[in-house]
Amino acid sequence: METPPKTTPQAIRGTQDIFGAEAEAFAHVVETFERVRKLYRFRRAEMPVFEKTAVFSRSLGETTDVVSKEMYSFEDRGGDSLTLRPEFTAGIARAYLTNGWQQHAPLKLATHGPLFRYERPQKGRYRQFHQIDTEIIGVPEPQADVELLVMADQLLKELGVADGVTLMLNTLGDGASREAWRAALVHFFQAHRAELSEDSQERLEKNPLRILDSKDPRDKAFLGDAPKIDDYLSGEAQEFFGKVTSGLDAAGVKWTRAPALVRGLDYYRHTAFEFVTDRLGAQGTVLGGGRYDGLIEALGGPHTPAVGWAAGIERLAMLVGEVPEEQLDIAIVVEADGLDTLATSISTYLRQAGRSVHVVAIGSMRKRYEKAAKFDPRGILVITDQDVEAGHFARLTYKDIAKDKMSDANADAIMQIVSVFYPLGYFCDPRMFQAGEGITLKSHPK
RNA sequence: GCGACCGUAGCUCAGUUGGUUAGAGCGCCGGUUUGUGGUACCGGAGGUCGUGGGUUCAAGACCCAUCGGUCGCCCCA
Repeated sequence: METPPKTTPQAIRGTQDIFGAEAEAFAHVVETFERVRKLYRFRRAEMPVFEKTAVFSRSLGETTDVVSKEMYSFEDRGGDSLTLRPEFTAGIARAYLTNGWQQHAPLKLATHGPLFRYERPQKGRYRQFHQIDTEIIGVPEPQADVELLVMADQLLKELGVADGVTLMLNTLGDGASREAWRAALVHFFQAHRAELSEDSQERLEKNPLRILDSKDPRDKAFLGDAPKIDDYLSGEAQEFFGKVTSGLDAAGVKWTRAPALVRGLDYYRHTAFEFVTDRLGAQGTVLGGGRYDGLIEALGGPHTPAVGWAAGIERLAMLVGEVPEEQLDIAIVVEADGLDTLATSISTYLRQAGRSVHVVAIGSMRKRYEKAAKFDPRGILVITDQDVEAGHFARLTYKDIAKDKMSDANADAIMQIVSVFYPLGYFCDPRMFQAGEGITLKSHPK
C-alpha cells in the first residue's frame, strides 16, 4: 500500500491565483473592455483554448520564438499534435475560415481569455496570461486601422491609464516593401556581423528586423545608419500610412513615429503599433498589434486583409492599480438562532431590490458584531428576538454607520423591508420606527 | 535558455561573528472590559526554519544540489 504524500501539490510555475483587490482590477479591465467594445460594435467571439499545432506554426512563422520554443504542445490520445493557444489571432483566423464567417465580412470581433507561453516568469509576464483582443477582418482600407487604434486609445483613457502610456506607430509597408527593407537590413548588418551581439547575430538569421529594437550597446552603435523603412516604402504603402496618421489626428489620438518598431510575429504588414509604458519594468508593451494581410492566406484561405491588436489584462490591471471592492450596503446581524428564516426573507428581499447584503449568523454575539463591522457596511441591520412570549416577535434595528446612529434617512429602506413582511406573516407599528427605536415585528395570525 | 537576489508561524517580517525549550505584529480561537458593540487588556492554538545532502562538538544561520519566488537578459501583451 502506498503512503499518500502529505504535501500539497503546488500551482504550476508562472500561473497565478488572484484574489481581492487584484482580482477586482482584473475584472475592471475586462468590464471596461466589454463596454468600449460595444461602443464600437465589435462582436463577441469565443474560440477554443487549444488548436492543432499547425494553426500557430503556419501563421506565426516557424522561426519565431513563440513557435520555436514557447508553445505548450502535446500529443493527445489520438496522436494529434495540439497546442495551447499562445495568442489569439491565429485561432480567430482559423475560426473565420472553418465556420464560413466570410459571410459576415467585414467582421469586427472582440474576445478575451487565457493564453499560454512557456517563458521564464517575470513582472508582467506569466505562463498563463490573459489578453483582451480585437480584430477587423476583411477590410483592406486604412480606416480599419484607425478605428482599432482609436478604440484602443479610448479604452486606455477609460481605464485611466492613458497618461502613462504612449502610442508608438510604424509601418512595415506592403509585402514587397517589407521584403526589400528586410533584404537591405540583412545586407547592412551582415557587413558588421562580427561586431554585433550574440543575440543579434542569431537574429540576423531568424528575424533581422528585431535587431532594430535591441538594447545591447554593441548593436545600438549601428542602428543609426541602418536602412530605414521609409526609403523602401512603395507609393501605395506611403499613402496607406498617411491615411492612418491623418485618421488618428482627426480622432485626437496622440502618436509617436517609431521607425524601428517591428513586431515579433511574421504575419504583420503595413501598420504596426505598440502602446508602451515605463511603469512596468521590463515589460513595456501594454497593447500591441498591426495589420496582417497575409495571415489568412497562410492558413489556406483566400486573400483576406485584416488588422487587430491585443492587450495584456495583467499589465493593464497593474497600471490601473487598486480597485477596491464596492462597499457593502447592509450587514445583517442575526442575534438569535431561531430567526434564521426571517433573516433569509429579509436578505432575499433586499438583494432582489438591488442592495448588497452579508448575513452574519454564526459565532459568539461579540464576534457577529465584530464581523459585521469589519465588512465595512453602510448600515447594520440587527434582528433580535425581543419580548418573546410565544416566540412570535422579532425586533429590527438599523444603524447607519456614517451617522453612527439610528437613522431616519433610511426610513424608506426599512419601510420597504417592512412592507414585504406582512405577506410573510409579520407586521409592525411604524410609529416605533419614527421614534428612532427600531421596529418590532409581530407575527400576525394570517 | 542565461544572470542576480530571495525562501523562518495563515500573512508581513526579526532572528547579532553558527551555540540553551525559534520571536514580534496582524489574523484566528477563548475570556475580561467598554452602556447598541470595528476599542483596550489577558490567555490560547499554530513553525520538523522550502526540500535533500554535506561541513561542524553544534546550523534557521556556512557549502552543494533541487524546487519555488522576485527582478533583469531574451521574448512578448
